[in-house]
Amino acid sequence: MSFWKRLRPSGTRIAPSAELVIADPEIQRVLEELAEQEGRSAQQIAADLLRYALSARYAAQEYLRRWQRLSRREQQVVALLCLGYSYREVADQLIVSYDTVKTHARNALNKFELRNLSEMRQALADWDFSAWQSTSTAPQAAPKATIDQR
Amino acid sequence: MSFWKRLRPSGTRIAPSAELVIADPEIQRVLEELAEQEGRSAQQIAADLLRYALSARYAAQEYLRRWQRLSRREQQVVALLCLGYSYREVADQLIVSYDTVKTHARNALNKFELRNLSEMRQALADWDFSAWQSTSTAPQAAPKATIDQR
DNA sequence: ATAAAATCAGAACAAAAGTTCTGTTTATCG
DNA sequence: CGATAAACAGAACTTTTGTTCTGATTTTAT
Repeated sequence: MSFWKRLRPSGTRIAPSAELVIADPEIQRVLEELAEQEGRSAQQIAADLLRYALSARYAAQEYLRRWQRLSRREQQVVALLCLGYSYREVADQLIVSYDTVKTHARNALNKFELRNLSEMRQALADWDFSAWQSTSTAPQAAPKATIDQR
Repeated sequence: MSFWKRLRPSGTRIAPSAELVIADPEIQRVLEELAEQEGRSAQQIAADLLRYALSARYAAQEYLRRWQRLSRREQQVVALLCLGYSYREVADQLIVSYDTVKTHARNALNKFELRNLSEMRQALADWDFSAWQSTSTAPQAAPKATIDQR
């Protein structure tokens, strides 16, 4: 995978300074249970999960860069759409016309290089846009990527 | 989070048998780099990533249960839809009518308790349905949940 | 063996999303 | 100060999805 290579440019090898120990007892316990259920070692499971999380994190990075290039209005529209609202509902919330929302969405999709809302919602599936929801009081913790309202 | 509680029912405390060490040098190196970039310890980052992956894994479980209750045809339709195909394209691939695909999709959505395609694609965003793609030769590795064709 | 339930299939119509335009207004840069 | 680009707004039209039906054909359980 190019992912690994990308994070380690050519000769900049870094010698692991120490053994990587997962000290959190909560995580340790959950992993032990999974290990028992699956008949694999906790180490093996942890490695798989870390690989998954790292690749998810990497995948999110490119979209994060593109997100920065959206205009304020486009970000707002994208956030609400990713929260599950329809064009009509977004239009009502932002007090602009239905067609305008679609224009912003289209421009945002172009900047993301995505083809439709479904793709976008899929790509940004675990970004936390709750801070963009006018009704929400306090933003919740984000699992992968939190998108600030700046 | 109820996630942690759910995985450890009441008194079934399991004493961690040994220290949980991440031995994979590849992962170790990437984590070290991230640690340097972010100014946090690799241990801390690994713990965060593991928490993320575990909660994603847990979230996938309920949908996995519901997936089992879909009929073969429904699974096939869902898989192709999640691969990004439209109703029309799925109909062409499965050689059934466009309307029939929509019926199967509707029934599947009901069983998933989801409201529309976008929600479904979002919910199953990192399931690997490549094995369902007739054109694919060999299934690829799945990051979170692999859905076999059985 | 047969009643009930699930699956598979589709029609008709309504709603939402997608596409391609055309304009204004606001920043930005030389 | 213009010129140019970006942002914002929307109309008209096409395609895709969503909803609500109806009705065959299996399975499944009693």
